[in-house]
Amino acid sequence: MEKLTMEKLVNYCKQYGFIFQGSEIYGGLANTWDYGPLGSRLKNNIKDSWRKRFIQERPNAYEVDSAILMHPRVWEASGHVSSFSDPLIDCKGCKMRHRVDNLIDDFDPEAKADGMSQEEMMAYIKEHKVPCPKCGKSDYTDIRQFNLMFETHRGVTEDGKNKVYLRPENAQGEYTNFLNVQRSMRAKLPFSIGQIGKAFRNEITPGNFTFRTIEFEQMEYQTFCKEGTDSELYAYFKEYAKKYFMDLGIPEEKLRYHDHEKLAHYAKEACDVDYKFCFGWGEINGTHNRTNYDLGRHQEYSSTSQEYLDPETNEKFIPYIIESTYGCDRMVLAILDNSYDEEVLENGETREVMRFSPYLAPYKLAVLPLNKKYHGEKAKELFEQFNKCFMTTYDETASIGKRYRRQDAIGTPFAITVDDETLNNGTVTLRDRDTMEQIVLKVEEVEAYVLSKIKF
RNA sequence: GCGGAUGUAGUUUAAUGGUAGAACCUCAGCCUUCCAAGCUGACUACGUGGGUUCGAUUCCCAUCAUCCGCUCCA
Repeated sequence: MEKLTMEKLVNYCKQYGFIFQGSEIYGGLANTWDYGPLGSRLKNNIKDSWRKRFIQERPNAYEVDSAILMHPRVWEASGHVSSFSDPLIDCKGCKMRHRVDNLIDDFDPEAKADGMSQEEMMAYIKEHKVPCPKCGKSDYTDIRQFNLMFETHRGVTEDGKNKVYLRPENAQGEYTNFLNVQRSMRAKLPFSIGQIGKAFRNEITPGNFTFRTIEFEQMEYQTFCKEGTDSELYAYFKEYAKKYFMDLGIPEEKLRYHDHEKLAHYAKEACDVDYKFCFGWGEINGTHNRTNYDLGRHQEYSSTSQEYLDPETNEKFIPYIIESTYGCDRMVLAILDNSYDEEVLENGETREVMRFSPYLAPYKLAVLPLNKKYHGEKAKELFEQFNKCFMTTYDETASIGKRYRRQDAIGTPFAITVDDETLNNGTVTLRDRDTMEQIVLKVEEVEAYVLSKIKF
């Protein structure tokens, strides 16, 4: 196959109903994308796989679904209000935009711009005539704060008092419910709280289709543990992330670890798993050792104890947290990227094939009447029957070969053809997308056959 | 946000200062029936808003969006 390009993938997604441009009929809204019928199925299957691996199969794991809007103090405690905003400045000479703190630090690493207020930074720049790295002039606009959190207002008046933020990460919803979950589930350390949900970041930078968007869905997993067991758990989740991706059909050579050199304000250890997209390596999972920073801060800001009482030692302490976050939209993109295939046939024609693992495929089975006039009625009957077990689709237009190709293109792993044999002795021909083999099965065997192939 | 490029059906494209032609796709009918057959039809487009002009898809401006590069990425 020719190298996959992003343009090709975007077109593919649009053509077959996986992903559309957001607000398309109004000319689009930058960096928003809508999932179509097949994209929603794929995304939900990915979420289900995560739920199965992380909530269902793991011991002491609980899912929550917390509110997107949280008390504004949450974001002060988390550090997002102060550190999630960038002070920006523009060079009047060359129009280059800079982060003021970086500008000062690059000029003099001893200056410690991190500790400066906005006024101090501006004064420093004027005093030392810090030059623009691009054009060398020192003529800047005023500093403007750019906060990556989306703001909105509750109540009728739009004043500062009523300001609330759309959450920039889900984690705080898990942290603030730590004791609620612990108590109601009678949980003992170590235990985990997972959540699937949307987060919002007011990013300026456009990015590679759905890879970087202003609204995105995260699948987060927070494991609460005792200090001292944290590094072992961190290593475990780092490894587990890669295994999970491989279970979904991503080959190991398209995955790599990327340890963070610059750590976030809360992290002791941090590592990404990157997937090799057609545009280059990109993060699809991040595992962080967040220590007891978050719960400690919430205890401080809320004046509510966040301590855990160890029933064996009667010790009270604030637990450590190991976070392993999966970008749901990025995983969808990675799966699409990884699954896209074009096959050149003997006659020179190409067959577009989406090689989803059967578990992830939007449709598991297609029911195709060989001739709609003679076999359509029976085929529709079987379609309704199988649709009760798993996502099934039905197609009666055009030739049988063309219908196979259509199913290939959307990644349906199995298709059964209803023909005279079905009417006479109850057998159907089942065709496999990947091997292109055809096997004859009795109608009553089809369900078990497909179910055995779509296990995860 | 800066610089560059682009914008005609779902996709690929043609032509034009007098409102657009095709192929593939899709749908319907006929015929056929196990890997994109054929025939006959049908549907669908000048990103948006201004300006110039008798008239703009075409020229100009703005805007929106996409792509590439820069910057950014707690």
